[in-house]
Amino acid sequence: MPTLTAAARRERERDSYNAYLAECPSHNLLAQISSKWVTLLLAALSAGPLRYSDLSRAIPSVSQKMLTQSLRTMERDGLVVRTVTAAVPVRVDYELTALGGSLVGLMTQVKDWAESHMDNVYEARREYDSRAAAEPVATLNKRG
Amino acid sequence: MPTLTAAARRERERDSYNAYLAECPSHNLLAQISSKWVTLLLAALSAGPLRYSDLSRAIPSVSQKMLTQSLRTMERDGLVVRTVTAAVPVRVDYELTALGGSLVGLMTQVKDWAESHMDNVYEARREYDSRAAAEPVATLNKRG
DNA sequence: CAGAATCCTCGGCGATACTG
DNA sequence: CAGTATCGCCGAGGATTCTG
Repeated sequence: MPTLTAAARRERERDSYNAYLAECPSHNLLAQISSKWVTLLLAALSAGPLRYSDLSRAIPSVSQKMLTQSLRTMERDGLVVRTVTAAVPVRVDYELTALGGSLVGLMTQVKDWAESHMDNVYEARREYDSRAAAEPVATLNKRG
Repeated sequence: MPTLTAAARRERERDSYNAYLAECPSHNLLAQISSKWVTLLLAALSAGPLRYSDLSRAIPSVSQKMLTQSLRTMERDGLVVRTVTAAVPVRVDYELTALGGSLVGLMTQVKDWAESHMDNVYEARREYDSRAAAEPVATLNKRG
């Protein structure tokens, strides 16, 4: 028996690593903004302010729960502003802040990258899949 | 009762929307690359090729399962190449492809954005939280 | 209209054990 | 060393219902 099992070592190392992650703001924030709904909402709002129901209609696949939840965190992070107009039916508008606007620009770049490299990815996948299908069971036994 | 309940409408609209999402390559790919482990692996491999055990040590928090799983999808998507050297203990190296390299560049930009805007986000959060704490229970009853 | 609250499901992910 | 296979937890998120 070694001084430390692999699992034990990983466990101990993870402790310090988690501490690092908790401290690491960029990684934290990155996880937030890479959320599916945040991405879609950012895109939807890039054209201009929208009401709650507008957003719901613009992104039909989102549930009320996730719509509200996502908008709340985005508001909390200063990506959108929420404006309540006290009318007979209450009216709430959501609008990108300058901060949100700058993020949209970046997300657009990522989107562009994805679009311009989709062919490569799909080609790679087809190739990978066909190779995997043609391969015998015991891969490691093959000699090149 | 209207011709369609809100839920029913959403359900129908989601059908067409899901079809759109399934067709939408960039969104699909975006979800992939925004994975926590993919991000970390991309960063780890940006410095150069690494072995499986190297990666495991570089990212202690990742389990074998997720490490293997993430590397497989990245390989399938053409982001990394997997090189098996048939030695006495088998040796496997992972290396970024040109495609993976270009993605690293973009992720770095996102990371930079996150870092340079963390102050704004944190400030927004503090403000939001303090406002929320100071707020009375029935928000909507307040008259401006 | 714009949510809040509740219940429940599904799958991502970690832990563990085994293999060539 | 570099995985594969299996089990089980937990939390993200959908469906539903209620409110100001």
